[in-house]
Amino acid sequence: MGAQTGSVIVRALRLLGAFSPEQPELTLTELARRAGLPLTTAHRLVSDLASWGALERDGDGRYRIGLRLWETASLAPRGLGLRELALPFLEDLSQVTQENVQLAVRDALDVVYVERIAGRTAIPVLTRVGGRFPMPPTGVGLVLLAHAPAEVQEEVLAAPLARFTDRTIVSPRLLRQLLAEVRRTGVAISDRQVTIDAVSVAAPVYGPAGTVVAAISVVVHAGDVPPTTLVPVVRAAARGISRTLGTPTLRR
Amino acid sequence: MGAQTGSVIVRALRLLGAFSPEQPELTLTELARRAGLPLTTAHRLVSDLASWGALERDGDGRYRIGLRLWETASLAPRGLGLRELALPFLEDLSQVTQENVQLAVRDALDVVYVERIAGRTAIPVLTRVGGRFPMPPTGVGLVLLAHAPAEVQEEVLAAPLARFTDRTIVSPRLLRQLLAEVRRTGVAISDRQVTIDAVSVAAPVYGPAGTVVAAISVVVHAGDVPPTTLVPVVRAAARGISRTLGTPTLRR
DNA sequence: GGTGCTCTTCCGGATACCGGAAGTTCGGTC
DNA sequence: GACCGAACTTCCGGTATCCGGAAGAGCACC
Repeated sequence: MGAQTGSVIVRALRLLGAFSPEQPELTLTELARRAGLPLTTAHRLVSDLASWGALERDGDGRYRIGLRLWETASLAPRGLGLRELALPFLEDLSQVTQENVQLAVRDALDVVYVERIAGRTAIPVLTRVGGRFPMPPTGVGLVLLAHAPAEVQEEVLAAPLARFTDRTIVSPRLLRQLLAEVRRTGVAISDRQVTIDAVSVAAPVYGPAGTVVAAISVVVHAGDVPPTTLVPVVRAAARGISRTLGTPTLRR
Repeated sequence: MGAQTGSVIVRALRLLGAFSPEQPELTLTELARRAGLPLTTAHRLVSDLASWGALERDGDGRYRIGLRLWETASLAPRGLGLRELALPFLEDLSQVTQENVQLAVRDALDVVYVERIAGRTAIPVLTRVGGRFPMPPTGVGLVLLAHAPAEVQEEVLAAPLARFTDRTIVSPRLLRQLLAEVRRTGVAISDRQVTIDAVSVAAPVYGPAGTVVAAISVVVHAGDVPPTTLVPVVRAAARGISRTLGTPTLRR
């Protein structure tokens, strides 16, 4: 009944996973339904989670993610840790371009946005810090996919590619070519593939092991400036972050 | 043996709590020791946590907080949620003053910093996003303590007050007076109580229920400007955030 | 090839987890 | 103000599943 019962821990984590940006506060009943658990079971697990501070209880009895969990999770090297190191470079990039700047990492088959700085005059974008998005159509996603393990690439290429605009690349063959070009040139340009008015220019960030661990991008209004003019500054910022992370080949 | 056992979930959460800013990556053995669990037990629980993405495994076998947990925790209303709403006001404050700006909430008997913007010319401060600090000596802490439930205040006043500088208030009687003044004036000024060269000016942020849910502060070098000149701008920013949160008395 | 360390697998035993049933609280309705 | 339904909380016997010692695998260093 409900969902296949995992171990207690997995069940508890499913409860945490029941929260979403649209519904950051849930009642016990909603929580139980979303996690596919009997109400009584959910009640017991939720009590445990709340006693530690992973969940908090609102005045009107609803539950929400607790500060303690946020605090602990802020130690994630690929989350806040990465953000802290990259922030100065991102801010410089934001100052120089006056556009939206983004920092993202790959998790499974998605892009996860770690930081986003909204430019003064910049166009609104769909992304949210902590949010997910498919890799293929985004600038940062192209960079991350191009440098992902072969099996990840194959899995993405095997599935149907979601279409967002009439310029979204949906042909696996074209995407494969594009990825090869991204590897060759060291930058990715997504031209109106997500929304019809946005172009993004992205570059890879390297970690201490010399592998690509993140990507940054600048998102501009289509037609404002030739995207290629942004390549040097994006690349420079990415190199700066890589150096701060301790990339071996950049050290000196 | 080790620590009092507790339920499985609490044990698993203790494993997450074993990470610290100084040690964001731990081996299985370190994790087990810190959480006070037998190695075998830790091994099993950690596997469950990792399978969901709450923990990730490094190349060399160490564990760290996983991106999935960070992503989920970013839904905490008192964490990233609050930060997102407050950020524009904090940035304005930072632009105007060119000093360090901080946003914090109370958790149990501590201040937890939710955001910190470093000013261009500002002095370095001890705080870190996601970090904890005792309430009494800090500006934000004074605000939060002054508006905390009576039992929280009593608990803080009953314990010995930690001394940081020779201006740190360690007398419960003086602190009590100061808290009353904070409630009366609506702002708190911590004058060289944390470090000998820093003064902070703080104001309360109100939530939808009309209670104090957070505090913001500006930290300046002692002697640079009279702290009182900063009061209006800090208060204005705090009111702006309160309004965005939907404080009833400010609505219009 | 011995020694010490960390990590992983195995498995019998009992503990603490499970979840239906019943009780409580709360708010809305006639 | 009594009734009703929904959401939450407590209770408790049966047993699934969690526990953790023991043993073994992998690795680095002497």
